[in-house]
Amino acid sequence: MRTPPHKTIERLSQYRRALLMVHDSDKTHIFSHEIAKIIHITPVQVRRDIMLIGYTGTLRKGYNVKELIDLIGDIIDSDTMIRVCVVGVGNLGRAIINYFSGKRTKLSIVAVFDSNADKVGKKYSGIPCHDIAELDEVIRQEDIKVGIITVPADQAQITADRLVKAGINGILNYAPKSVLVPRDVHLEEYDMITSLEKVAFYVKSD
Amino acid sequence: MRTPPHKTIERLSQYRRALLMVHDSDKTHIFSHEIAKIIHITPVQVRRDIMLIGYTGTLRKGYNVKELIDLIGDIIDSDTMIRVCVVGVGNLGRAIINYFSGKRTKLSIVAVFDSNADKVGKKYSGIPCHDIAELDEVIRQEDIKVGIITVPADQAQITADRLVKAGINGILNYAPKSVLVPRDVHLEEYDMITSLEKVAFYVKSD
DNA sequence: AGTCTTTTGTTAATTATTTAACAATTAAAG
DNA sequence: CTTTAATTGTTAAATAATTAACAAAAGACT
Repeated sequence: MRTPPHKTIERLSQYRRALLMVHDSDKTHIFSHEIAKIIHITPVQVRRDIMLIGYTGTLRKGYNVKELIDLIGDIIDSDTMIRVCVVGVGNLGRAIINYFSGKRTKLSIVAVFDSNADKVGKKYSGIPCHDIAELDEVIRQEDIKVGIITVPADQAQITADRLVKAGINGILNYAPKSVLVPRDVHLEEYDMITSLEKVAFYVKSD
Repeated sequence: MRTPPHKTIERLSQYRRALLMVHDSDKTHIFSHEIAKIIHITPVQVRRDIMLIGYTGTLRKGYNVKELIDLIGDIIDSDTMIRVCVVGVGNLGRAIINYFSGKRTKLSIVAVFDSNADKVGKKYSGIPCHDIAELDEVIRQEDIKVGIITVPADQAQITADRLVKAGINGILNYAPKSVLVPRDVHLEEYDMITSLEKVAFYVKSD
């Protein structure tokens, strides 16, 4: 199968989130229009995405929830566990640590870092906090492949540099400042202010 | 001018963030390829976006930073202040409150809500925390138009319902569960796990 | 058994977004 | 003063993503 378009990858993750929820109820099957409603997209889009990953549902019964969850896992999850660290144990860092813990079987936050001596040595949601000075060492020892940056803006670039130097392959940057990384490191950035400004824009132009 | 495409709106916000930073230094002008590098896009895209909003730079000198900042403001900002509230004063809520305070001239977080009695009555970054029971009343009194949801997943929908009922026009939902709102309420949702799964996906397929 | 309705799967059409191409122009260099 | 290099603005082309259209099948209803 050709690897699906970027947008489809994104939606697969959303589909799974939704499916995991309905799976907790007693529903075994779900229609494309039901998934669509949850994600706020059209049923056609759902069917098209599902077609792209080579799954077929049952006419007039819809898609088997468990099967679809598993297939999405086969596509977007790694075979092996991907080990992740969070740099910066401020409010946002803690929110992420908390939120993720145990949520996915193939992703695991195994270390967090901070420069604040009061935080070093403590555990956050069971994950040990190291001094940022040990970043390189811990990342190698723990075989960490992805780093999440939640430090203040003025430390974003230096943090990214350190992560790259330590051999990380992917970075998710939440600091309100873009960072530069080599082309072989996958970078994802998110700025909350952009989202809020977008909402504000579309609200005002009503 | 026709309103710019969605993606352009998003990038305008990013351009401004970048421009505000270079404006703090002594640079008065900036080239399209300089902006492009910061945002990780191509110079052509930058020029095209700037063309769409009707601004013109100077050949071989680039764009006037201050003028461009102002023009982007004219387009994406509201004429009047847009008043915003945050529902849920957990780690994520506090991260947002902290991060936003005073960052933009036309957006202001004026109230936060929580159900925890220990938090009600306190101030967070100078913003008073109200009991969630007073949500409707405060939103009307304070003329709040946008709500940010940072409550746990199981309270996301009921929070959205309350916000809608109180007359809000836009919602930014950070709870890890989609909510349903009437079509006239602009909804933006963001789930951190989708971003992390995307990074993991592109990391593994290297 | 036959008809109607619903729902999937898929191809084709449409729309949105990005990238390429390049003329025009300005500053710098020689 | 002439040439070269750099940079914008814009139209055209290419690519990506979404939506429409509809045949096929399966269950529901009579």
